[in-house]
Amino acid sequence: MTEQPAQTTTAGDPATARGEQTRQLIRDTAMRLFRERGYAQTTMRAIAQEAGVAVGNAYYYFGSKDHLIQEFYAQSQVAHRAAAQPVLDREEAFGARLAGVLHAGIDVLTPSHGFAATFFKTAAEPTSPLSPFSAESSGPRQAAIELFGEVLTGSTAKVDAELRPQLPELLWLAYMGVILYWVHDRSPGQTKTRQLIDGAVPLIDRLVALSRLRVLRPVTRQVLDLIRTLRH
Amino acid sequence: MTEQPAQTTTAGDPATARGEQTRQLIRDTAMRLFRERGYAQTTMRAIAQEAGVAVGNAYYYFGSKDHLIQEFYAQSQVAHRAAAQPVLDREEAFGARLAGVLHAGIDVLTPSHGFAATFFKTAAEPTSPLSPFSAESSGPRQAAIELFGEVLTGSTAKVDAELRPQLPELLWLAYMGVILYWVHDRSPGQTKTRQLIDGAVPLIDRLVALSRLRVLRPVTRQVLDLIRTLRH
DNA sequence: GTCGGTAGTTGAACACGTTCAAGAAGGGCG
DNA sequence: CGCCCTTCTTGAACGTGTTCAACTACCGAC
Repeated sequence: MTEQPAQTTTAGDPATARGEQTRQLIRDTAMRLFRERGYAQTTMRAIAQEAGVAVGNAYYYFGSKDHLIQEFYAQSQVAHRAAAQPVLDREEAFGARLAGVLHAGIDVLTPSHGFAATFFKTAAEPTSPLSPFSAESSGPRQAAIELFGEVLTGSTAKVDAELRPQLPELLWLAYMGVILYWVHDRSPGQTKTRQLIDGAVPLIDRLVALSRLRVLRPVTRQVLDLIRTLRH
Repeated sequence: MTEQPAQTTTAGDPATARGEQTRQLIRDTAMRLFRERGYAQTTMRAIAQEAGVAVGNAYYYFGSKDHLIQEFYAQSQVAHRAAAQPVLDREEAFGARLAGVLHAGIDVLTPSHGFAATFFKTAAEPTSPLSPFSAESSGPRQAAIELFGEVLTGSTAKVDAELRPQLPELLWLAYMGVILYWVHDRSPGQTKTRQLIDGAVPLIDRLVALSRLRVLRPVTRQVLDLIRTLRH
């Protein structure tokens, strides 16, 4: 329906499209209010009022309140990528790179803990376009998976040839698991999530290394076959 | 606030409490409409009308529309337990018992695939009392964990002594993972979920067996320490 | 410069979940 | 029977997300 008209404009830079200012204004206002009041407590009327536009105008740019969440995803993904860059430049060991990138992801999300939690409620619904597994999210998801590809590419780790192509997506999946834990993490400063990362990374590291052993080849293959079967 | 008054009644059988009939009527009507129309498409007004009561009356027994979901959980858990009984009576091998119980769980849920999916949206929200990790759900959760305890107790499997006390909860967690996959499973008849179970159970079986090996002791301990740390 | 069409904007209106003050029904006790 | 207290029931009213017919602002074409 009527969504993201800037992108359906015939040619031309979307940034200079007429409504682009309004679009950004509404988005930024929404993000601010989400942070200040939380998601549920922020009404569409409040967003519109604070942005100085009519309610219907917000719906011209964003199909629903939930669609504003996707905007949050996109922003977070970009911020994660940026925050991960120093780690990718600095570290060479697979474990250090992975831990760094995972920590960077949580770093970026930390200011939003509390209200981001409610987001993942919507994200968990399979029918929702906001699901990280959905087609609509494939853009940010691919970007995220690629980030974990870089974790691997730039590292000194030697990975089983069969495992390698699957690994970035598996690492992304592990990252989703970390986020799921983080969302439920009530420990002050989400310390437990940090412990989870620091505890799980060495295990993943060891597991990846073990995958090359001849003795474990059958298991590795069995796991990979299962994963291949389960992918859509 | 005003919830489940039958349980706050001073002594006496809740089943004979005055409003218990109405309570069940509303619950059953809601479940039927959920099945017929889906969760979002079923309005509280429709539930009330079909049950022949006022809207407010439904709220007297169930604090919110979401609370009706918890009713669905409870029913499903009981049905799962019943469906698992034959397997527990018949099978002795750990793998067969685990696979049977997991399949039984999906069997019970299958008729509700589609609308049950939207339920888990709410379940994923950490702040929601409907979260499988929440205190409010601890009853059904404990029952479910105990079911996996029986999978273990009645089996011939030899399990590492340190792992054993943690294992039922871990198996329950794996079951949650299966359900998460099932919810997103769009394959006809959710065949893929069945494949997931049949593929993952042998791996879990092997893993549990390996946990006793002296060589892997450090890893086992490392994993268990991490899990213990992460639990609340 | 005016005309026409698209992009952008408006706010009242709708359906929904939820609340609550008011009342009805039941039952124990004098 | 009359009284009181708890349990149960009612439906109008509120705030919310969302829709949509109407309107305005802009821009290229002639």
